This record gives sequence, structure tokens and C-alpha cells, in this order.
Amino acid sequence: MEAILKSLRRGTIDLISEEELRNKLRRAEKGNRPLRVKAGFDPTAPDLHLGHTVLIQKLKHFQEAGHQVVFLIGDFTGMIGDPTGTVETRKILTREDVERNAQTYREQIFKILNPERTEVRFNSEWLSPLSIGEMVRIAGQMTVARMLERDDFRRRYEEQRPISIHEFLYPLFQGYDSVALRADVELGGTDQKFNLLVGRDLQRAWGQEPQVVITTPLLAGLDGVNKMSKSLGNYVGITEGPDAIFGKLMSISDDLMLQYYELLSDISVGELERLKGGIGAGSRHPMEAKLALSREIVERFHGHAAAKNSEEGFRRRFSRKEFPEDARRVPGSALAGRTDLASVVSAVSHSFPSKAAARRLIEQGGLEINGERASDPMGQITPGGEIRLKIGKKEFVIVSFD
RNA sequence: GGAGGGGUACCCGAGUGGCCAAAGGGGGCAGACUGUAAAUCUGCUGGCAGCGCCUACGGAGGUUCGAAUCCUCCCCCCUCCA
Repeated sequence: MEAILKSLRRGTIDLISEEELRNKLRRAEKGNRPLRVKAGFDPTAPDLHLGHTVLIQKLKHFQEAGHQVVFLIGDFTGMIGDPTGTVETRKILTREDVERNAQTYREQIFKILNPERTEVRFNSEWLSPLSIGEMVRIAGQMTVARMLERDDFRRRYEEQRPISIHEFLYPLFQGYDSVALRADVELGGTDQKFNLLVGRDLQRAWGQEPQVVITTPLLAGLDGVNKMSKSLGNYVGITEGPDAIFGKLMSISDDLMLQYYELLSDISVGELERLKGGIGAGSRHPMEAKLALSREIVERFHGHAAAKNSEEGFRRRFSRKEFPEDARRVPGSALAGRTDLASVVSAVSHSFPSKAAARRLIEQGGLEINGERASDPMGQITPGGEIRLKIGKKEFVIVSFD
């Protein structure tokens, strides 16, 4: 019991309340009735990244303790859009869109979760049929003052930025989801705290025992500053290839690495402490730790062999600075007869597509040809055989003539 | 219904007739350093057949030798009063 509790609390921010959770766990065990653990997801964004998996890892911890996970897709609330303060013009998704996205979710989350103990639901199931009268009843559970306690609403109100009435409905509906699902526990990011608490209020109003609320931190993105998000480009997508994931994880700072260990890794709490201590004392090399983390995460999504392979590739490429044999190959014909370096690079590179950009790169010493730095944009290549280009830090291309 | 404020490059944001391909910051890219990093320092950061041309300051017209800057119409965002 205590061990389970400890694993459930790992890396979490809020637990409201521990007392209630204990009671629920105890009763679940006694009555052999697993807890219903709910977490909601956006119907429009089926591309999960590691940030999402913090929550999914936590769901997994519950599953490991024998409980039932309800993976809720907010297809109805998605039409409103959670009011994050930014402009949101939500396009209405068709039934097919939602179903397709749900399918993608299934493929992705079941790399972590156990399908046997996971129920995928849509909140349009109970929200669509709601009558106006029932809606009024739900809305009647909340006051404007209380709504304005929510950070982003308060800020916008104080700054005299507009808040639409329908945005108030989002937390209410999310809360009502908990009523409809008879949730025992709801998990969410810290930004969801208010919404999760609304669920408790509504459950009380509907005569249910309030759900326990657990929040997880928002995972920082690769930059270590902003939260991980696709739009900021600082993310690691779980459908990305093994080498991409490995490389991205290896580029994070040491501080961030420890956060990732806490929130993403399966290593035990004890091992985590030893790791932190070892790095602090200098007895563990941060890079070794980072390699191990990268291996673990890649293995989770792509399997053991892929992880080994990515690591080996990484070491060759960066530690030993070898030219990767699996570099992208481009036929000499792609150059269209141009032989000056700026034109060659712009023709062949994804990162430096314009000639001006290629020229800048070359002038700054970012181009190597067959291992030699070439810094004159007007320099020429001699067509024939294979020419190995290292373009910037990350791009490797072999141009082959026949 | 009335009054006012505003839309500038990836983002924020200065610029109110020429010196503006557009300050400054962020981000990004590259180099040095290193552990692959982070931090730090340096440089770059519209395009093209290379000091010349093209495209660009919400959209369309106009005034002018010349407009991001002035005028007209339109679109969009915000605030206040009713």
C-alpha cells in the first residue's frame, strides 16, 4: 500500500487529497473493485509527444496497481477549446476525423498502457444529448467569482481582455465528464488543476463521492525553458524515428535530463536518488546517464534493437565524428550541372534550401567536403564518384555520380 | 448605435515621407569551447544569375521624383460609452 502510494506520487505536483486516495485504494482492494482513473485528451492533436507521456506514465502506474484507466477523448469539449488565453479558432471535426484521431491515439498510447485495463471514451457520448435544462443545472453549480479565480481568466479579466461566455463552459463540461464516468481519480497537467477541481464540485452536486485530483508538471521542452509543444518545435514526438528521438534527447541539458528521468523514466525512485547523487559527486558521468535515458526512451517506442542501433550510430557520428554510412544519398543529377558550393548545398540540403543561406553557412565554416572544411562559397566540386558533404551540424549527404 | 486604439519580418516590438531589407530583444543557424550538450563568447539571420535587381511593413487603389510612414475604400483585432 505505501509502496503503491509512493509510486503514484512520484513526480506529481498536487494530490488532493492523499487521505481520500488512501481510502479509495483501501476500499478498492477490499471490494476487489478497481478505481476508475480518468484523463482527458484533445481530439484534434493525436500526435503525442513526451510531454503527454508524463501523464500516460502516471496512468500506467495506476494500471500496474490494478486499476482501470479511462482515456477520455474530448470530442465535444474540443469544439469549445480550452481557453488558454490565446486565440482559438477551432475547426469543427467530423465524426470521421475524431474516429481517425482516436485510432491514432490507441496506436500510440498502447505502447505504454495496457489495453486490457484501458477504456477509450468520447465525451460527446453524454454531452451531445444534454438538454438545455440540464445544461442550466450544470452552469448553476458555478459562480462567476469562482470562475475568475482561475489564473488565466483572472489575468485576462484584469487586463481587460475579452472572455467569451462559452469559455466558462469548458471547465464545467470537463467536470461533468467526471460525473458521467463516475471517476474516482482524475489526472491532468498542473494547468488543469482548476478544471479537475470543478469535477469534484459537480460530483458532489450529483451525489457522488468527489474524485481525487492528481496533477503532473508540464514537461519542459528540449530548450529547457518552455513547456514541450509541437508549435514551439521543442518536442520529441513518440512516433519519430529512433535516431531522431535519440539525438534529440542527447541534446538536452544535464538539469533537464534529471527532470526527464524523474518524469519519464521507469527507473525506481531509489535509483533516481542514486543517480542524482552520483552526478553531483562526480562518480557518474552525465553523458553516460544521458545515453542510458535516451536508450530507455527509444526502447519504449521502438524496441531494444533499435535503441542499440541508435546509440551506436550516435557514438559514431558525434563521439568519433565518423561520417554516417546511412547518410542520405542524392544523385549527382540533382545538381543540374552546378558545381559551385553554394549552389550544390542549396540543391541538396533540407536545412539550407536557399542559396543565400547556403552561402552564409559556408562562409561561417559549416561545410565539410570529404572531411575537409570548405569555406569558399564559390569553390567548385569536381563531379565524379561519391562526394560526402557534412552540412552544418546535423546534415550528412552523399552525392553520387555514376 | 456612438467614441477611440491597433494590425510591421518566425515571435515580441521600434519606426510616422527619403539615410529602411526596416532599431532592439527573443528564437533560429554557424564557429570557438565541451561530454553530444548546457552556460559563455563571436558571427550570421528576405530572395536571386555576386554592391545590381526582385519581393516585403493587414488588402486594394491613390498622392509624390520618392511611402511602412500621407489620402481613399475594404478586411480583421481590441477597448470604452450606450
